[in-house]
Amino acid sequence: MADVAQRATRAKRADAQRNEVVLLEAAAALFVECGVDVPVRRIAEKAGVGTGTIYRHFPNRSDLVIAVYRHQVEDCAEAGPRLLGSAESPYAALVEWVDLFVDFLVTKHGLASAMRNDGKGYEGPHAYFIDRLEPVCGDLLAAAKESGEVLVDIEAYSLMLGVGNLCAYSGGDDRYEARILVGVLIAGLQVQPRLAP
Amino acid sequence: MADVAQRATRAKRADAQRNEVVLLEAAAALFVECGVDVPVRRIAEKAGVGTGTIYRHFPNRSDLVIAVYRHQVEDCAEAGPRLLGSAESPYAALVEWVDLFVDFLVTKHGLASAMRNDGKGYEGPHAYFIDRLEPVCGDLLAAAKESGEVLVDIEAYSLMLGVGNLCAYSGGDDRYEARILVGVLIAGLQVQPRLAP
Amino acid sequence: MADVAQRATRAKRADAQRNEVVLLEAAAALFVECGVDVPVRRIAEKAGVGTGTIYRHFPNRSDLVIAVYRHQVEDCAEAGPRLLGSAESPYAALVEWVDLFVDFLVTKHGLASAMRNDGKGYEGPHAYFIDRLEPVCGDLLAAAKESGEVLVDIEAYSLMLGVGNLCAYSGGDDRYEARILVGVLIAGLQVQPRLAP
Amino acid sequence: MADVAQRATRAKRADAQRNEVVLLEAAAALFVECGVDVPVRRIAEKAGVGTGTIYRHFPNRSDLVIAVYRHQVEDCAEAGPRLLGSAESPYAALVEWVDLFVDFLVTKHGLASAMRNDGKGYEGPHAYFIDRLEPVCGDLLAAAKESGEVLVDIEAYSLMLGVGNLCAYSGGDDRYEARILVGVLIAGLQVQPRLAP
DNA sequence: GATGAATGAGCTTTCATTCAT
DNA sequence: CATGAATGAAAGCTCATTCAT
Repeated sequence: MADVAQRATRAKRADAQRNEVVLLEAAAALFVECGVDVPVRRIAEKAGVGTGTIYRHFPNRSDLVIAVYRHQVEDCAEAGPRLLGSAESPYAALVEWVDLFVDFLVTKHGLASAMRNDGKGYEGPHAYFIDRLEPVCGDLLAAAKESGEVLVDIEAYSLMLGVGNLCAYSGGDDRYEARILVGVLIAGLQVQPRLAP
Repeated sequence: MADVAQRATRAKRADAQRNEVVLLEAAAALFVECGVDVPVRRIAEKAGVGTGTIYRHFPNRSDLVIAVYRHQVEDCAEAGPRLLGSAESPYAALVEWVDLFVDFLVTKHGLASAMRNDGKGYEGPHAYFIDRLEPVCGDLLAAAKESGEVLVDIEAYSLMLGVGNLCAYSGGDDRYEARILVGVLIAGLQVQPRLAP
Repeated sequence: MADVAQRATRAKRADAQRNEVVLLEAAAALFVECGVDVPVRRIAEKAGVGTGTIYRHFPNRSDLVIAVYRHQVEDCAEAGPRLLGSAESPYAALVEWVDLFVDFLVTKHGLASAMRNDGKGYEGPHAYFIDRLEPVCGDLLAAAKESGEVLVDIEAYSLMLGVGNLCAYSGGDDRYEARILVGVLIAGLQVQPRLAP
Repeated sequence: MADVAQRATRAKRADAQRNEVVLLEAAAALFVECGVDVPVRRIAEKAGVGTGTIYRHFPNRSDLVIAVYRHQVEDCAEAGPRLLGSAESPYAALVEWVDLFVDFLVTKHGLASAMRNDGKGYEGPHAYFIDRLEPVCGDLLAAAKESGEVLVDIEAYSLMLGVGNLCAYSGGDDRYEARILVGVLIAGLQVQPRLAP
């Protein structure tokens, strides 16, 4: 009997989880297509569910946004220490990590545009991304500074947001070469900066 | 009587132009303070006019946004050729121009965020900025490449949007060092790029 | 096998009844705490069951509301005849019965607010309370009129609703002295009414 | 020219004021018919305007509710001192005032139901009514106590809410004799109260 | 030409009710 | 039978845009 109950529970959970996945994918797709401000109703339509279902899974709009990107951010965060161990130099590790970071930002789900603080509005996603990834990037950057490969004195926070900004909205614009720009930016870290600008 | 009519017309034109200026200044100020999404009504209030007046001058919200920045863009466009003539090298001219560009983007009126295409939304400002400034930046970049100071093969379009992106939303975030990042990016142009990323 | 089935049925019935009791108690508690408009889901949570279970037992919200108070109303109905037999006069019986009635209305479960017809909405509780209690109160009132203690010509229906109204919403308001007002009202029954108002 | 401008202004104001009146009447009618919880949209429909118009005139639902009753409450408040001067005794003035009060509550616009605090919800109307009318009723009651006509020690607050409660929801129910009940209640003020209840 | 009242589609969010599990 | 996920119709409220004055 306990078994039956458990099976029932499992069945429900499986169904609900499937729905959550469908929802997250629909949201992700629409975030890429229309930006994070896309109405909840459209997400619901795309996912083929009622709006209430979204609010059952995610109490707020912003909770949904966070959830959409959480997994990818997690992967990216875990890659940092691993690369620091395996790459031939700290700077090389940084380059590889940024490359991975850009992969997430550009090719997957338009994460980049969610990294910014929209003025007074969504503190949520921004805060989450930063909290999770800043230490990771900070460790890589510190190591590369210590090894003398990076000459510029810049905060991990700025670097990450910079990369994020460079990748923002690159989806629909074929003439904009986000990846090359990031390459140039990271290359610039090796150059002694001028005093002025 | 024709004279009187003309005088009236002239008077009105003067009045209307004054109104347009007031409006643009109010809008500019609010764009900085609250972002481009600030309600039309608040702009009208700040300008001391009715909302209808705004729509008489600018058929759309986006037309207003364009108009707000048009003047600044013009200044920036005119600076390009001048700097190419006066600076000690093409790359130096490029650096100075970008510095000026960043001045507009960052310190003045939050132009940066208006440079992007918001998905299906505002094509307007984006198109205008690019049309006007891409040739200017392109000339500077070509000269610097020819002089051998710039080793990276990058389009002016990408570079401009890159700088614009780096400066985006830098208003409310004290930890984000837009200007340093731009410096790093421009410095990176001098470095032979790696093949891979 | 029939025996087993019966036992199962019995067991389930016992279970279902237990569930119904739990539900009614949870609902009663929440009605007091938050008013009759408390969401069904919260009642379900408080009772530790699913919302579906509530709808199995009570097809409608209003059916639940009725059920919650049915028992108390029954007690109150049974007290009428008893008091008429035991009190020293019909008016004294009426006073005691109203006192008991107020007990239910005020101190127990906020019954009062369920006694009114909410416009087009809940006919349910209202109808039930009236059907059950009006005859009881009517008998007491008639007896007190006959004994000459009550001089006002008023219907039991009005008197009951009047008392109910005086007790309505008295829960959250410390300055509102429902019981005193009821005392004044019942005292007023003994006074020869003016013609006019 | 100033005259023209003024005339234009006046015209607008006249129009807007007319609309406000239409709105208030529609709201009043619906409050009576369906209670104060009637949706804003339905009020807008009844008034033949868009919902936005309501929010232009009244920033909140509760502001509308207050506005609907403000005028009537004002009339009622002003009647208090006048009656105290003209009636033959303080108690007679109280009776007349309560009669007037009931007129407003019952015959006009279902004010009564707006006098209660709906639990956590609308503090607004309740507070306004009380603030305005409690002193008025308090003066009448105090005078009647002093003249020895009223023997019950009751607060004006309770008395007003009691009368309000007795009149609540009396609209749709022909069997409920609110006015008689109020008469009984006020008569009861003259009777020495029993100790117990 | 200027005004700002009016409009109404659209937003996020809640909740009674249904129904697959 | 119990469950609670799903539903979707409202709800209050905002704001770009129109239009009578």
